[in-house]
Amino acid sequence: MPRSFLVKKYFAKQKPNYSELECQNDTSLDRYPVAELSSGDTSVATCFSGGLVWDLSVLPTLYLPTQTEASSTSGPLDLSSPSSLSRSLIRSPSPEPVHTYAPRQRMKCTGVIAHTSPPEEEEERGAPVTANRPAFLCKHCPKEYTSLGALKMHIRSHTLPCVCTTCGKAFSRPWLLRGHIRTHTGERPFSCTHCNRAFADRSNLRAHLQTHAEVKKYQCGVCSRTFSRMSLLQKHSSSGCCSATA
DNA sequence: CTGGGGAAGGGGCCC
DNA sequence: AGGGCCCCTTCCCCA
Repeated sequence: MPRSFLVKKYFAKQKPNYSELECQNDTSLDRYPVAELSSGDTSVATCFSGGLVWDLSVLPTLYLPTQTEASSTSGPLDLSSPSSLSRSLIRSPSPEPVHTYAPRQRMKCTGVIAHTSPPEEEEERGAPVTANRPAFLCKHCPKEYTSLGALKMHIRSHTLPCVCTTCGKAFSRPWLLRGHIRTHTGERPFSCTHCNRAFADRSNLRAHLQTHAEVKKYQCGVCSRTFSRMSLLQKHSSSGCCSATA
């Protein structure tokens, strides 16, 4: 579903501008210099994600530096270096990067009441958030947040206040609902410049663009085969060629 | 079985 | 503080 259907001023942000995917041709595909990585790290399945190197060997568990990473963790972040890129994948400031790769849970329950606790209580409970920050706990799931806003955002995933008037399906956020509505209207504002195929979701377009790339951004570290999606690489890694990994 | 598309969820950042 | 938007990721289904 289009999470970015409200296309507006992406150019005003400093984030990666994926609107280029829609207005440029091959340039967007040049962002994934997988070949540079192909033979470097043969012990793990690695892949690029928009300039980041993903080490699939750690996906199911904890993030641990690979050999090449461990040897360079003290230096400044060099975006041209695969090992540094790999480090850069830890984009979350969370002290528990394990959550970065935890399978997402689709929570489908209702009637949740937000529950927060003062810092003192968290310390008594040994809350793993941080020593100096309060934890805002969701009463109906084990999640906890360091800000009330984040908790409220999360609570919406329980209450699902945004309801589709067409089919009655409920969503946590308005833009999720709007994206869902597109499944009813058939609107597809994101077009592929290579094949004119259109998508309702920018992320899906982005994934689609990978299918046009000669060298896809998710690469097996063992056989150097590349995949358009991480899920495909994971399948590949877990069943077949890369049995030695992950 | 594999690759790809559709749909959806969530956290983070910015306004 | 809340909403909007972005990106990433995952699951499901189909060719």
